[in-house]
Amino acid sequence: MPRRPDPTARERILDVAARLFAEHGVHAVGLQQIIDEGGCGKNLLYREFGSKDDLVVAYLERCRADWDATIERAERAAPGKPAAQLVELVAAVAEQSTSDGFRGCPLRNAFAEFPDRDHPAHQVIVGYYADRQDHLRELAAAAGAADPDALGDRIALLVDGLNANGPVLGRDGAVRSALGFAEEIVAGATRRRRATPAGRGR
Amino acid sequence: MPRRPDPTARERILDVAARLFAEHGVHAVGLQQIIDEGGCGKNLLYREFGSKDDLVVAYLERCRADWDATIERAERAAPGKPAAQLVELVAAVAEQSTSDGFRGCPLRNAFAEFPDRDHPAHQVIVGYYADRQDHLRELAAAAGAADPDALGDRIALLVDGLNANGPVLGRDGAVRSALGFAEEIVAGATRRRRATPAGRGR
DNA sequence: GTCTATACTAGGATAGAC
DNA sequence: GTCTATCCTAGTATAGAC
Repeated sequence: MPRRPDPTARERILDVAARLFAEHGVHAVGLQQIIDEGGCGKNLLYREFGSKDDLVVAYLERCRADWDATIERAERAAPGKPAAQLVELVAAVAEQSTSDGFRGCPLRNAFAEFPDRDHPAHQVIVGYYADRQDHLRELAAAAGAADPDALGDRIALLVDGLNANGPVLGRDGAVRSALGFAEEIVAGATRRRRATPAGRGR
Repeated sequence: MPRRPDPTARERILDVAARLFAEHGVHAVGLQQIIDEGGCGKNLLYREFGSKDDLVVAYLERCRADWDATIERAERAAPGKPAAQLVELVAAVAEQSTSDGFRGCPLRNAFAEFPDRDHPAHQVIVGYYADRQDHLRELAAAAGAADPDALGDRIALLVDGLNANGPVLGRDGAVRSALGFAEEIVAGATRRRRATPAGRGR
């Protein structure tokens, strides 16, 4: 009797792979290890992903989706208030950056492992950073910043700094001052230019 | 006739290893590759370093020394002016972060490859970050900052953010606003509390 | 004695055949 | 799932040039 294909197989494999990649790094994890821990056969893995590179790309795109979810949470936390959303984003990254077992932005960590510009993983990572930068600048513009690009860039520096510093030094590191820092930056950049409500400022 | 030992062997090997590690990542570079490119035998490499881990530690300590050199350049650029030195440090990192072939702080990149807390490479990296944080806070105190720890932390976030963002997005990324950002932060944190000269502000 | 170069072991990697 | 092919790794030991 033929066994039915398991529609959750791909997600299940990706769950295991993502956990291992995030914990140990991509190069350090072999496909055999993923197979051993995930209880799926080699055949199935290669049918779903074709190659390790494909699996890595799928992993990175999932990490990218995690950031999208963070953005949505910030929107729900401060609907219609882009300035507050920027602060929310920094707060979320600050919280995550020192959480147990977190080792930094998985995409930036993978960037360190895939320096080749032609590698698909590398391209996914650069695309993510470019999109994230664009979004932060747009959010800064919506917040009524005098110089939206500059505010977006500053928030990006904070986010990237937290992801780098938090996992290394923990809560006694640079993360301590991050939230107040973000509030100051946003307030300073949007002063006398209150957000959207009425078309006041300017 | 006995051949004289080459006192430069260790440095020569480390030169090659450092270049390859920085370019491709540590795990991605095999000892054979170092031997092939450096023109040294396997015997000599193992006599000088004992193991790949030892070589990696030596590489990381060299990177650490690079930061010390950056600090010294900042001191020479603005002797006796710790506030200006903080800005100099950010400027130096901003410049390096988008320079050709630079892939980010080698220590933070290696951190992504050595998550095991017991690994000697991991410990060197954490030690470096802790010392760097201490130094920045001390420099902020010498600059007369109202809250020296907060200023040191903010500069650290900038430096780490630049090292993460610069290599990915280049000069059109978050690096654009970094120098002005650093100047604002330092000025804001030391306002009405001018540096050492007279023992004025409290 | 000091070095380079090569052979070798034991293990793990990706990939694919069956 | 197993089994094979091919390759690469760290590390050791040996051979021979200088």
